[in-house]
Parts: sequence; structure tokens; C-alpha cells
Amino acid sequence: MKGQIPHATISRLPIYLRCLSSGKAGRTTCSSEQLAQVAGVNSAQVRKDLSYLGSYGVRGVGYDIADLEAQIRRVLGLEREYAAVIVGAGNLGRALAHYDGFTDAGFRIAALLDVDPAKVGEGPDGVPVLPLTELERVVVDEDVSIGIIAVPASGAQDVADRLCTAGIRSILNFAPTVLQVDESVEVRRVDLSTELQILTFHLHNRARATS
Amino acid sequence: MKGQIPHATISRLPIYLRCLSSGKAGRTTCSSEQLAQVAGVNSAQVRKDLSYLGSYGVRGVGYDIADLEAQIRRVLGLEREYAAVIVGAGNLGRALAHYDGFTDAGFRIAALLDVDPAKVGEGPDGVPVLPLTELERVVVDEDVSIGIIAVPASGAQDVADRLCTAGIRSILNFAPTVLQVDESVEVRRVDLSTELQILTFHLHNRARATS
DNA sequence: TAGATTGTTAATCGATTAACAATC
DNA sequence: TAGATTGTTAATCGATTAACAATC
Repeated sequence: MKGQIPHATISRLPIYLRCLSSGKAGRTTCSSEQLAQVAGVNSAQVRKDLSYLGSYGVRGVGYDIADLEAQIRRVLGLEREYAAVIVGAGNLGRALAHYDGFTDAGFRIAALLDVDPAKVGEGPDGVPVLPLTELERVVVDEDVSIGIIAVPASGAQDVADRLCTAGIRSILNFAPTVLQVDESVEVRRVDLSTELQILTFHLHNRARATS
Repeated sequence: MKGQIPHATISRLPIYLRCLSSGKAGRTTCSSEQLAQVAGVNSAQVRKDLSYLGSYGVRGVGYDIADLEAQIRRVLGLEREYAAVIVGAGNLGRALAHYDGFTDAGFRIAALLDVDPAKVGEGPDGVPVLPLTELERVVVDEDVSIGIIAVPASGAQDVADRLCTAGIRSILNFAPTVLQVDESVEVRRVDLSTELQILTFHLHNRARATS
């Protein structure tokens, strides 16, 4: 059943969820047109996406906000809490450990890990900074299911290999590298420089187009 | 000419660029198969993407690495430097200002801006932290073309509006909101919680599939 | 020439969206 | 009933990829 939800739909569900939670306090229902407006997509798209969850809308009325929220959370598997480790306690790693969005969304940062012994100790918001050698132990002891890589590109593949060996099957990679991992491991890449370079393409082209 | 390069191709060009730069020192050419391997895509895809740049490959030999790098940089508009401002001097904003990847890729962070007067002063790596009221002046004086939003969701739309009014046409948005902007403005969204939630979908489904 | 690899075609696949019957 | 809005179909659009002639 679940397997047939398209990839593109899955990546829009968190956006719908966010739009629903931050909706006007008074309303209890919401039309596909309204949701489309705030999510920045086509209303037919919204209806199609939501139809994969089952038929929870009411014709002529719209979707019940609380109900829809629950359905999306169920499909995304957000009914339980997940623990994550962040590897790399540099600026980015520490900023991520601080990041409220993770805890707000129900993720728990079990530890920051770093090869540099000087960084070990108490970290931001009481998250411990541990030596990288503790990786395997933390993953087991704290039931960690997500690995976040925030080390320089040169170390990223090694870290990924260790995470995989430790049993991690979901990785969020902030290093500017394409990781080579087993196909059973899901990797999402967040590449900050790449995002800026895509923006420059448009800057460059708009400049050319109007000159 | 440029306008016809597909969106999907544009977003892969920075990855190819990175793979080329970090290649083995000895080699001067590179086949589509090799590039596909490190970039994690299909080799036919690589050839098709590169064909949009023009015909710079040599049959039976491959692509000249230095030449290809130059062509990609030209198409992406990376032959010049761009200045960016980061709005929001919290943990994320400050980590981004520190981030070497931006300077390595030729971006200059002109300033961090924050509404909180307590945060104003000298920031990370000598980047000044200025009051948000300085926004318009900095954009003009420093010829800023990119705005990076690292404020909480509640303030993001206001910041976006001010950036647009100041003349910015490219925005990188780290706030968990879909910004409503004029269609002439290009927005890229980096939503950290969304990425984790997409990972949980796969965790959840793999767990269900194997149980 | 033989081997390697590009550039491009055509087939396939998947995602988007207009349109509208169903129905609250 | 009249108005609103869903769920779904079918058309369209765009992206991926196998295959192979061209050619170094």
C-alpha cells in the first residue's frame, strides 16, 4: 500500500503538515485550494497527494485539519520519536545540535561525535560531545536510527561507512560529497554551496536576458 | 540558448563540478562513466547533461577535465564573485557565516543582520553583525545579490519582503516556511526538519516491510 | 584496424495539471 | 436546490535511460 506513494508526494507531505500546524486557530477545515496557496503548489496536486493517504476529504467542505495532520504523521512514521547522532562538532554540527526545529519535529539528538579529543565534553543544550570511537556504542545504547554527517568532505565517506556498519540506515549528509553506500541505506544530501550555485545560474541568466 | 537547459540538469552541474575538482591529480580527461560513478547518476544522464553545454567531449577519449570545469563554471555564472547577506545571527546564521564552503565556492558574506541589538558587533571570521535596519544600505553599498534567511519561521516572510524591496532577486531560505514572493525572485528552500521527516518515512516503511 | 566513448535518438517512465462527474 | 469542493481521469509535460551510429 504505502510503497506506491510517489517520491514527489512524500517530499511534499512535510510541507503540508507544516502548513496545517501553523494554520489559523479558528478553522477546523481547510480546502485543497487554501492549502495549495500556502504550500505554493497547484490545488490538483494537493488533492492528488492527499488521495494517496486515503479519502479523508469531504466534498463541498474540505479536509478536517486535525484529522489530516494525524494521517500525514501516520504515513510519515512520525508517531514515534527518533534518535539521531551528529558526527562532526564543528560550527555546523553544533548549530544543528542547537536547532529547535529538530526537537520540535520530535527528533532527539543523542550525541555529537568528533575525532578531535579537544572538542569532547558537554555540548550545546546539554547534548554530550563524545569521541568518534563511541559511535557504535551510542547507536546501540540510545537506539539511534539517523546519522547526520557534518564533517569536511574528506572525512565524510569514512563516517558514512562507520554509520552503516553500526546499523544506521538513514543518513542526512551535509558534507559536499556524494556518498557511496549500500542501496538499503537512504541518504539525503543537503549541499549549501550547491544551492548557492543554482541561484547564481539564475542571476547570471536573468542578467544576460535583460541586457 | 541557455534558457533551454532543463532545471534538473542545472541542479546536477554543481555536483559534476565538485567531482571534477576533487578528481585524481594525474588524470586530465574523464569519461561519462567515471563521472557518473562518483556523482551517483546514470552515464547517459551525464552525457545528456553535458551536451547542453555544447560538444566538449571527444569520442573514444572522454572529456578534458580542466575544459569541462571551465564550461560548467561559465554556464553557472561562477566566473564572478557574488556577495550575500545572512539575515539572522542565531546559531544557524553564525554557523553559515563560518562555513568555508561558501568562500571556497567564491561567495562573499558581506554581513550578518539581526533585529536583536545585543547581537550587533564583530561576528565570526570578521564578518560584521549589523542591525536589520542597515539591510538596504548594505545591499547597495556591497553590491549584494543573494539573501540568506536564517531567522525563525515567524519572521521569514517579513525578511523576504524587505530583501525583495531592497532589490535582491535570489534567496536561500532556511526558515521552515514557503515564502510568497514575486515570480521574478528565485527562492531555494533548505528545510532541515523536512529532510529528517522524509528519512523517517523510509525508516517507517522499511520497518513495516520487514516485520 | 580495433577499442573506447561520445552525442543523440527514441522509448519509457513518472510527475503535473486541467477538467469534470460525484457528492457533501 | 445551489454552491462548493473532492477524488479521479486523461492529457500533457518533462526527465530518465537504453541503445547505437558516429568517430576519435
